[in-house]
Amino acid sequence: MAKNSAVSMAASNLESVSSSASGQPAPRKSAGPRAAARRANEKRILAAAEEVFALAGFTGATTAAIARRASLPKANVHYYFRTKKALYRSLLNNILDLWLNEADSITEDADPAEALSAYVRAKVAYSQNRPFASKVFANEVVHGGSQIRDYLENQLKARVDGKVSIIRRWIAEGRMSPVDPYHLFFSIWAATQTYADFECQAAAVLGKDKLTAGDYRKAADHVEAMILKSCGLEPGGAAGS
Amino acid sequence: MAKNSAVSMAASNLESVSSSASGQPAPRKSAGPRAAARRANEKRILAAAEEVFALAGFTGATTAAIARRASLPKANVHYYFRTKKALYRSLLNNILDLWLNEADSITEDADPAEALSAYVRAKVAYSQNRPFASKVFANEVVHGGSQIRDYLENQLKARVDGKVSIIRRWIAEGRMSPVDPYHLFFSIWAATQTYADFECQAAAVLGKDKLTAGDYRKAADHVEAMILKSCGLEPGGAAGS
DNA sequence: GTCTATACATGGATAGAC
DNA sequence: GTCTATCCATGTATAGAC
Repeated sequence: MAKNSAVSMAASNLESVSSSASGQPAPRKSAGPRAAARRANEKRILAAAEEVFALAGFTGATTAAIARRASLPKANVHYYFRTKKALYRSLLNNILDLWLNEADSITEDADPAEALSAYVRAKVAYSQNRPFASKVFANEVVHGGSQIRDYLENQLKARVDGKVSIIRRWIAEGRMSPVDPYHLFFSIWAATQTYADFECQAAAVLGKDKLTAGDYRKAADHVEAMILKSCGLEPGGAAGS
Repeated sequence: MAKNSAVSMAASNLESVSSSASGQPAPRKSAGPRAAARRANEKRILAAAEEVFALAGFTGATTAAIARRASLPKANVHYYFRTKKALYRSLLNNILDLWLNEADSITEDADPAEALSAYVRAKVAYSQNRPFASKVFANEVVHGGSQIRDYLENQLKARVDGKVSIIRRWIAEGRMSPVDPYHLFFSIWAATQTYADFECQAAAVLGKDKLTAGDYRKAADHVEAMILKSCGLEPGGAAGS
């Protein structure tokens, strides 16, 4: 099936990030009523795609379903994003940008407890507010991440390595217990994202249809406490043993 | 609109769980050389399917790919499992059985630290030894779990509720710190399964192709320590505050 | 029971009218 | 830029010879 899959086109970094991330008609620069309409339509399609890809995965999602969800004829979707894969990759790029900036609270001179607490809470909030984005990312990674290999190995690794250095310094300075910083991140990601990616399982076990705002509050409290304790930190911001 | 997209196929509950869970030819009972060959072939197909479904998801997996991986002609796969969905559901049933029995170490009279430690280690070992099974399950849940709703809401919930009662008692008896038992399980599942489901992300961040035995050892140590600390427990088995 | 050839449906992508 | 009609590849499932 895969033929020359995906990874191949990893190189072609399309126009970096934001704006009109896909098509080829590429109008002048970015202003004007036409460009505005284009951006609006792209946004609509991307929002629809986020939901459909999250629910059905890449192959399970159909352009027809995405078009329907965006209230557009199927051909329009192909007009703005020439192929299904191009649309998928645009969507992934948007999602990865969100991912990268979530750990901003972890800085050299921050208080460890406050920084980790803020990070955990931001991640839980993300699971609550952008469950579809989280699921698209999860789906991609579970299936081997061929479309985001470059991102994982370079941008994400670099970002995480930076945060790991900070945590190592905190440990060296005795501001928190010695824990493996990489695995600490793996645990934070897993424990927080599970409320988006595995929501239906958590909800079923709790005997409800879907998680409530109260559940997310409890989730944030629980994960925060777990992470802080595992680092020998107290919620207030003081360092323990 | 949204005719009966993917999600709809939840209703058809097939034969409950165990044995040869699929075909319709259904020979006599279970003995004889024919039956043995049948079981062997079914096993081969299921093993191949586990890998293919894990890598590509339900819709992304093709019967041709499964047949190829099992070194059988495509028609044989359909002979043993009439439809792709029947094969998928058989596979899921096998996987769910594994899932249910993993928490066996958590019993009324066990030592909390030892019981939780054993559970965490069993889960990490499962991620290491059966990554494809874990991914198939993860994929199903991420996509809404329509094929396993009944399992999640009944069997799994009942099993977890039982374990939750035990943990509540441990807390009441002062044998561990007060934590929300449900969220404790969510964290354990997430933090351990991430080493199978999100392996490629962890590997990329660690700068390698795939996780090594040493990584899994570190992972188990890390998650064990985190869970025990979050419950106010010491690795040895003694209870802390 | 095994396998080759094939029927039939779905879905990605495009042509070409508006 | 928008949309309808259509092309064509892929993939599930089966018929029917061995």
